[in-house]
Amino acid sequence: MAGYDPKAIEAKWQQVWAEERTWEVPNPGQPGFDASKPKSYVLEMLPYPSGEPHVGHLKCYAVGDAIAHFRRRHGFEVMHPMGYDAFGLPAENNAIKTGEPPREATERSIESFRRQFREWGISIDWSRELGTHTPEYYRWTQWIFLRLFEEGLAYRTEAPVQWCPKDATVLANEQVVDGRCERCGTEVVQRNLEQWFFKITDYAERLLSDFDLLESWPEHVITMQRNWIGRSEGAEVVFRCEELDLDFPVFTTRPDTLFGATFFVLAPEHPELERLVAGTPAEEAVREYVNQAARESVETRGDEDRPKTGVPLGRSVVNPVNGEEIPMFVADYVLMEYGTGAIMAVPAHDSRDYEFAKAFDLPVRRVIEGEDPEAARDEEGLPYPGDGPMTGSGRFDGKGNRDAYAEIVEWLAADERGKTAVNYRLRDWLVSRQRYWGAPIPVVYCDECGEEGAPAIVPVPDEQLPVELPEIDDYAPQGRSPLAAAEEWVATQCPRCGGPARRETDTMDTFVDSSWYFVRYLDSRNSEAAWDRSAADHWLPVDQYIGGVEHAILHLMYARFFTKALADLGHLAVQEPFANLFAQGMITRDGAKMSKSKGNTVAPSEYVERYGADTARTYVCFMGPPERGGDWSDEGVEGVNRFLMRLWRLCEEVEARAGRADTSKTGGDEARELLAKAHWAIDKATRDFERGFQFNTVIAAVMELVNEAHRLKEDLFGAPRDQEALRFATATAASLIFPFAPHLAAEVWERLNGGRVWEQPWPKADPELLKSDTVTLVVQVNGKLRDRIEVGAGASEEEMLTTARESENVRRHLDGKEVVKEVVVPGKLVNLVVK
RNA sequence: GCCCGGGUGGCGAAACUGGUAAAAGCGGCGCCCUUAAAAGGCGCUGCCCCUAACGGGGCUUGCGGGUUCGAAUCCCGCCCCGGGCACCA
Repeated sequence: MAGYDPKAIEAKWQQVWAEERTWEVPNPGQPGFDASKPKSYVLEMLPYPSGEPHVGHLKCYAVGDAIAHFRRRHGFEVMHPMGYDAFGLPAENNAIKTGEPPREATERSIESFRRQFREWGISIDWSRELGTHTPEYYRWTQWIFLRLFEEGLAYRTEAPVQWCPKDATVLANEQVVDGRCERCGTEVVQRNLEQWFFKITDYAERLLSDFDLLESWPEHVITMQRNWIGRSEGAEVVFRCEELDLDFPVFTTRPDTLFGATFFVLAPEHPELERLVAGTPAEEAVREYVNQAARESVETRGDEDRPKTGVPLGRSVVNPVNGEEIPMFVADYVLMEYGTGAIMAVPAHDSRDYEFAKAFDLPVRRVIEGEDPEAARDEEGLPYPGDGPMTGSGRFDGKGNRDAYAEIVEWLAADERGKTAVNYRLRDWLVSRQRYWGAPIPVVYCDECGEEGAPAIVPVPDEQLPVELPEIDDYAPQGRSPLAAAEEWVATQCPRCGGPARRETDTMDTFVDSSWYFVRYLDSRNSEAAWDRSAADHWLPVDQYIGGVEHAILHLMYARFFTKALADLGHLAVQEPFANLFAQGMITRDGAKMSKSKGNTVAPSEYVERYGADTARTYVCFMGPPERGGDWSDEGVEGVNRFLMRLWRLCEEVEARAGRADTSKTGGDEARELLAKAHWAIDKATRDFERGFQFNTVIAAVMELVNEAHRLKEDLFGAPRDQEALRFATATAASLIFPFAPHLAAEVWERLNGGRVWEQPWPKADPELLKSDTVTLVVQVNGKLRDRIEVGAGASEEEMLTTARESENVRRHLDGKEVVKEVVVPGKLVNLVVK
């Protein structure tokens, strides 16, 4: 016998799949398209190609591939494509360091990913492969940008942005972690710059409400997104600075406390600050404070325990509810990013305002009484955030604050001093990057077409796309985009007037590239359009999306936003891109997250080389429930490898002894026993697969089947009918393990049954064989286990009770006591309650 | 502080709607095969106690209560670990 040789088996089947293009599927209207077949779009998040794939990739694609195979064998036409999220910082940082063009390093990495995906035997439709860094792809990323621009969903504005001094680039708030650059760890500073934004906030409400359209997403991912959007209801109220004729709207969730406002605070980044203090005695102090606040990291500013600081502006605004003038301050506890960047301060009912009032000796005015009217009228118990009757609030006195809430807003709205408002924590998506390795933003700046010295923003016409990324020599960002150095490229013609114009030198955030790739797969060779509607309409939405939970917020939210915007523009028919989401857990090594700096990374190629892809894939699916993380263990890999070898050996033995049975023998009970085990395994594997992809127990069931076959095999080689049972059990084990170990399974199936296992329908359990003649009767006394007795499966309650009472051990525990209650669970259990 | 997960043998885990806690795997121990090793096979393996043995008893799912004939599972309170967010007006 040959022994299990994964190298040979895996090469053989990979070649078959490549030559026959087994996993390619046609679009509607293409040859071979079968409209009667239900479709299923199974998609794993596309990899970012940097270096080599790691075990996280292996897990993601092993899990996705198992699902794809399972669906195919249930009669679905499965779309299962692959691509590369190829723009991004690491390749560019590498270029800055080594001078190697990002394209070359990226292509090299893609080659490695591609080769390994093939070596893992992942069932991919390679005809649809894409890379987001190719002009054929980013041409359409630019096309989408222009559509958003036309709709006013892409806009340019000066904004205070987080600036990473090391990368010399702007960071989205989402990319700042603890006041530091998410990627390089440098402390972030504030800067004002012209930036491109996508207006995702226009979609805040729909991003919330359309959770209802999803079939199945993990609840905790939905919750995280909901918190991220951060919807809160309240009112917008206008405070007016009469001296300067300026209106300051504020957002408040507590309009009921308006009469308690005793001062007014602006964020240090507030755009009107300059005007408010210019030429006044406060100017110097305010400027100094603002500069200091800007220097301070978000981290220190965020520390709640530190004392409140601020500077009076020497100006005042009018409280619209009572006409009172209240003083203005600048203070860093007010954030420009939330609400309007200005607040009315109600020290009596907000702890932060209270602390500030104490520090600056400002009046504190109670306008809501506490539950205890005695203690609650004076300053005791302040700040008081709770409910109670209104006081010191004019016509609203005596009313419950909750009732007054709406009335006050209505009253203000009547003469346009305020209105109900909804505020979101979600901010617009900053998409421009002062970086080389990304898709160029397809606009030019033309002075001729502009007015008042400001150049016009002129979109590049569709027929001139793509705006190709030029070759450059120096990738380092020196305060401006590296693209600015490509002067010949920057200098262009205005598409509108034909005069001289300059190209935009910023590129797009890579999250833009990955916000629509799942649509491009459906028509990735189309050079006339981003996609054909019939293809998109047929395949979308993605039926099963698989990826790491670390993308729970950003990527998933951006892709949802793109889908909605493109649907509104008439380019897509669906509102949600991903009907079902599976968030897989992270693989750790020695309990810690793998990272190159810790030196605890695990390269899949090493294990594929030593044990074969089937072992590596099956192991990552067997480690534990895939949605949870797991700790990589070399011993565990060997255990799985032993199991696959046992299956292989079983196959070889069945083959070798086939036909050598004594035909005069009729066979014994073991055949039925093994068949029952096989059908049990089919049933268990199928149910666990469907119940949230519990692959660990699916594989455990197949292990049990293989063990049982080995245990019974010597008794089964004798008679032809028994041999048939053994063959069936072995082939069934192969069939069930196929989604995880496709090469071995294909080989075993072919040897035992002929043909191709992936063309077989998923096996069905025979209900007759799932039944058992006897059941184990569990006998308890006072809920404690006292005996187990085999009884006939159809035993009546009477019979169960009689049998239970006959047990010697049970009698011992009943001795001298009175049975006060008998609990009988048919076919399972008897509990005798005694006193 | 808030939000989301999680806590079960030596380890990662299993237990479908409340009904035998610990399936399958790893590790460990013992044995068989072998000149030997590897591979393979067989058996044992939660903790404590009684028994020469057969057998039997007690305890055990982070901790403390509760509901129930019966709780890993349901309810209340608490502790610990991981992840996310945080002066959000």
